[in-house]
Amino acid sequence: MHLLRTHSCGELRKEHAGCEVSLAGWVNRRRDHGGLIFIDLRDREGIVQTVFNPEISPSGLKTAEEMRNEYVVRVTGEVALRPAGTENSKIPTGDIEVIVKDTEILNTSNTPPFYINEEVEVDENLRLKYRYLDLRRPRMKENMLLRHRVTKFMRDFLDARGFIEVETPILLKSTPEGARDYLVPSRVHPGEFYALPQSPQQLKQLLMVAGFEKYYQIARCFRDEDTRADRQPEHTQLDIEMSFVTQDDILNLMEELYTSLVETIKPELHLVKPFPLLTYTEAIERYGSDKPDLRYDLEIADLTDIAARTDFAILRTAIDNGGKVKGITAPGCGEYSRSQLEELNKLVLSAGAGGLLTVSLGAKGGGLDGLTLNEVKSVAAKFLTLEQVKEIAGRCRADKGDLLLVVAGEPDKIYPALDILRREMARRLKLADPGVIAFGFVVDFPLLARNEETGRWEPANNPFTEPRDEDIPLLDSAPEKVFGKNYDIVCNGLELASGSIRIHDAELQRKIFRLLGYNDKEIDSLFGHMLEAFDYGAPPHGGIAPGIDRTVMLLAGEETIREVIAFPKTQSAMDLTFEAPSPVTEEQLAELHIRLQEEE
RNA sequence: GGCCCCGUAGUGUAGCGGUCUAACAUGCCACCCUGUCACGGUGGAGAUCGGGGGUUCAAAUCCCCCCGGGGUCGCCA
Repeated sequence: MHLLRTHSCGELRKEHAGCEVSLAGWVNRRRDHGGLIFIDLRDREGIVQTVFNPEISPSGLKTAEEMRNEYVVRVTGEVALRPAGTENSKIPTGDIEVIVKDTEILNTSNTPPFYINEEVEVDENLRLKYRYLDLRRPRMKENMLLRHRVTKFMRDFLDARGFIEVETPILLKSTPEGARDYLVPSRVHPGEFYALPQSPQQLKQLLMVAGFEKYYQIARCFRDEDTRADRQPEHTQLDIEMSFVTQDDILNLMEELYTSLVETIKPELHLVKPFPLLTYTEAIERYGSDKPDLRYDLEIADLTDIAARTDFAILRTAIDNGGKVKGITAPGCGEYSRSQLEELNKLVLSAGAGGLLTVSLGAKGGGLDGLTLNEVKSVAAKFLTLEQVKEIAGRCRADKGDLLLVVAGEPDKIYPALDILRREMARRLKLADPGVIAFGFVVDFPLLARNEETGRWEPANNPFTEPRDEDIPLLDSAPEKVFGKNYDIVCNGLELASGSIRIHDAELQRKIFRLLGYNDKEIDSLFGHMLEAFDYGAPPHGGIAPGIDRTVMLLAGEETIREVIAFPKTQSAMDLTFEAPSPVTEEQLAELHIRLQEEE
């Protein structure tokens, strides 16, 4: 099978000493001592030192003189223990070397545009243009191997529990979902388009109607929206759907999956078990976010009642207008400078809140009891009694030397600001331990949200989510009070997975669609296939879909999912290796019945 | 679309009004070198400082516009 090689470079160890081997790989580095040349030969499994000695092979040395970095070469020789004192403990193959008897350059290489054999930050554009070289670098290679192990683990895990993998179409139908669709024009049907799936949501539900009971798929999902560090035009999710399950069944399955995944693949990461479970309302009230980073506390304290008793007009006005007063503690930041405080204020303003009230609790030491009003630095200071300051500090679990960050106003405005403050302070104070991976469940989301612009109800998660049984009567009277049977997995401040128990009753589903503003004709043309399917014995079912890219990113300790995707796109949705997207020929357009419009 | 950050030899950085004829490291090329492993030594090539305009006696450096990239808000059911 392997005509060019008998072993991989990285697998050779002491036990191979004396073996005659053939290796093939890339020149990682050449060390030319004149009469003696060392070539570090690299393949996917690792690096091994090969030695070219004129006393063994004069022609081999001559060939080695021609070799340069990234040349592809084959060597044949004998594995030998390195001379005493020349072992290299830094590499796994460092006890041995290969004494080359015969060699051959299989292919030359241009000098790479960036270092492949060193870990240096390189401009990402350049890396993406030459992604095939970037992927040779150890970090990227490890990320791709990790990704493989993760998906392999997931497949094995689900297979062992009776799930079957089913492939679903990439060319399908545009339906009014949350995101913009990627459209593919039809040649056969002039003027009609396929849409790439934003997720296999409807398909997996139809597979439940089909009776597969437990389905999964490593599924590619497409959304034509702006990218982020954790968002790409196409991403991969572990798409899961099960029949005859409750929310707890799915959450338990996920906890087991992620716990065993981390313990098997990244045992060095500290995992918090069991996963904490928060309701959506709790998550917002405690962390200001429905995807809180649970690696640190910095919880939000409600100060509304205390603030209402003060003489500080700004806070009292906010409360009189139906607002709340909330704060978090920045530990040890009591001596922040005016400009540092102003930076935080700008963050709060950018988040849409009215402004930030800071209360500095002096210098460290002495405890709250020793605090004097003189030490308290705040524009609110003269409106507060010492007792009130202490009460506020106590509520925020703050100590002397800390900084209180207080925001007042409508909940919609202040929670995003508190969320930003919380994450910013955690970043500054390095509160998020990179050795910790903190999962959590968030449950009981509102089913619907009012779109401010259109005034229409929109699904907070997706239109197929089943309302909580007890809330169904509210659908007619008070839709905003209806909670859904949906749940997220959060991890280190990311939304890692989202799922729900689905509606399996055609009438209830039709009711939801009507509530979302569709008339019956629209419902039938857009979702008729789903409603009809539900009338043929749809089992109760539910599912979830964890993001694979985000999972691997977290396990790899990377900051963006681009680092764990082989060929990712830039922020402007381009593939720099292929320079896609690109224009097509007039003939191609004509075949698709498409005429381009001049941009103004 | 808004806000913020970045753009200097192949790569990574320094320089932030004049001493810049742009520095350093590495890579590259040539020569020397038989135990290195980020080998070492000597020499050399390599940048109109993202593009355009302006201010100034003088611009990599200050200002404006544009381009490219990234982060974030909007957006992402």
